[in-house]
Amino acid sequence: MSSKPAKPGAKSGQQPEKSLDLRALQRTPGFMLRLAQLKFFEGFYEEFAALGLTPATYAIFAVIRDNPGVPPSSLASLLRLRLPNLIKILNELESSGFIKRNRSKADRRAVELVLTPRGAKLIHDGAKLTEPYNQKMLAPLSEAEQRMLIELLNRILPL
Amino acid sequence: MSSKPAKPGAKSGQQPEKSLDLRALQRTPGFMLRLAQLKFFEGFYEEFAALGLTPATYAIFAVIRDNPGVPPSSLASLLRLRLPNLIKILNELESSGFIKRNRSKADRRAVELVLTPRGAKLIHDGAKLTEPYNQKMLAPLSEAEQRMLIELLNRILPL
DNA sequence: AAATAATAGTTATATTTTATATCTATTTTC
DNA sequence: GAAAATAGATATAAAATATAACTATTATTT
Repeated sequence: MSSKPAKPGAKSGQQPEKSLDLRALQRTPGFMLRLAQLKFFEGFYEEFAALGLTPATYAIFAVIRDNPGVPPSSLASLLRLRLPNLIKILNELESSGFIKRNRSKADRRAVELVLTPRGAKLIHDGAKLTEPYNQKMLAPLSEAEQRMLIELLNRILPL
Repeated sequence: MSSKPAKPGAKSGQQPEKSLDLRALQRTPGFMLRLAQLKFFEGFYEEFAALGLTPATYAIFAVIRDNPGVPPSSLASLLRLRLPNLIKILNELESSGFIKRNRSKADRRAVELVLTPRGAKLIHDGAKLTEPYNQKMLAPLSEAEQRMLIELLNRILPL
């Protein structure tokens, strides 16, 4: 919804620092991963701002969509969030009518999370923005390279 | 390459995340990048705890080492830190005797950052841990794949 | 050359994010 | 059936990050 400001350079924009020797950091995967993540998150906020989705809520919706009834504790450990912090988000999502908490019949301590129709529509709309967004973030890479990147990331992660 | 996670709704909660369908997130680069970054940072803190280095201070030391006289503003924009937050770190590093601030002769507003001998030794010691640390983090990848990952990250970043 | 604006660095503070400690209700173990 | 354990939730603390405002110097305007 926002147009691009035409003037570069004045603020802390992304003007590459040309004259510095950054080769050490460029060969440091942890540093490059951090920069990449920042880039993706900033881009995400721009792209999904209209829907009100954040990286966290997008992931939450996607997991509940594909795993209806998933409990908060699983969701938290999967997304690497502390349970209390996730609970806060779930409270907002429920009071906004996007998700519903059902008490498990089998174990009444447990909660089963499901999407409401409204939540299902939101993640469905969000999913339509996903392809162009990823394409934009990964623009410098060919299709094969994009698949390669994803595969390499999956290989180093214990998911 | 695409194996198939079984099914969503297994009730008996003995394996937290294993029975979940996470394919959507696994194909989401932004999410995988976040997980990867968390993994690298956690591993970093373990590996470099003895030296007292954090990912941020490691990067700061490396840049000053390779670019003596670099000003705080360049450092901040490069590391994607806000200047006031960087200043706080620089204050600690200087009062601990790892760096020194020199006023520029040409422009006396400007500060030129340099390592003290003690700072140089610290990053030198840190650099010796870097290879084994990266190797551990990237263990599931071959040498060629590790180089490929770094190259792909560099290509998508405007550094 | 004096006034004005702009820049680099810094300090102080607010906001946001993330982690810890505690509580209730249930279930499990002994 | 008492004690321990579990799932979720609330309250709060700590840490990370962002904004506002100040000083000193340099650049620009007139």
